[in-house]
Amino acid sequence: MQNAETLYQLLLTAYGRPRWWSEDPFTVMFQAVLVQNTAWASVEKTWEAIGDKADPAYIEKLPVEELEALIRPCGFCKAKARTVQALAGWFAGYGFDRKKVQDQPAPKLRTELLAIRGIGAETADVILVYAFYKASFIIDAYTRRFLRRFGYDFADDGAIRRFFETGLPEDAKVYGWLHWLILEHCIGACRKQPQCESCPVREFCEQIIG
DNA sequence: AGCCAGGGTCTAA
DNA sequence: TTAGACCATGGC
Repeated sequence: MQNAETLYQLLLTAYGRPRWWSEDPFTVMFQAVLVQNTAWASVEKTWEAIGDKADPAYIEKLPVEELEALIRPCGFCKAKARTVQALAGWFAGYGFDRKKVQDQPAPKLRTELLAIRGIGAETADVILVYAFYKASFIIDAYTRRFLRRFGYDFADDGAIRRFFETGLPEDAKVYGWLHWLILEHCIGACRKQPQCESCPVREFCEQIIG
C-alpha cells in the first residue's frame, strides 16, 4: 500500500495545486451546510440568489422563514436554515473574528461544532480546515470511493483518518488541497472515464491493484 | 420514472 | 455500535 504522502504527490502532479474552498470563513460554513447530500450545482444556483446577503451577522438575525426560502433549492431547507443560523451564532461568540477562532485548540472547536445540530464529522472538518486552517482531515463520500477504487480497504472512517493524519505533515493547507484534489479527480476524470481509460493517476492505480 | 447528489439525526436491535 | 429509515429539492 502506498503511503498518504505518495498519493498526495501523485494527485498534485496530475492536477496541479487546487483552489481553496473560499477565503471567507462564513462562506465556507454556509456552503458546507448547503452541500450536504446535495448536488454542487444546486448550491451554486442558490449562492447566486444569496449574493451579498452572505454575511453572518445578517443571516443570524434573518427570520428563519426567509432563510428557508432563500436556500430551498438545496433541499432540507428547514434543517439547513436552522443549522446555518446556529453556525452564525457560534461565530458571533467569537466576534465574527477568524483570528479569535484560530487561537482556540482544534479539538475544542471540533467539539463545539459537533454540538450544533446538523453539523456532523464531515461538515465540522470542512469548516476547521477551510475556514480556520486547522489540520483535521476531511472524509467524505468521494474520499471513501476514491480509496476503495484504488484497492484500499479500511475498516471505518477512523482508519482512514489515521492513514492520512499519520502519513501527512500536520498542515491544514495540505489537508485542504488533498481533499480538493480527490474531489477534482472524482468529479472530473474519474467520472467521465469510469474504466480509468485516461486516468491521470492510472499508474498509481496499477501499482495498488497490480 | 427513478436515482442520486461532497450528510446528519434518530431509532431499533 | 451499527444498520436503516427519514429528511426535500433539482438535474439528468
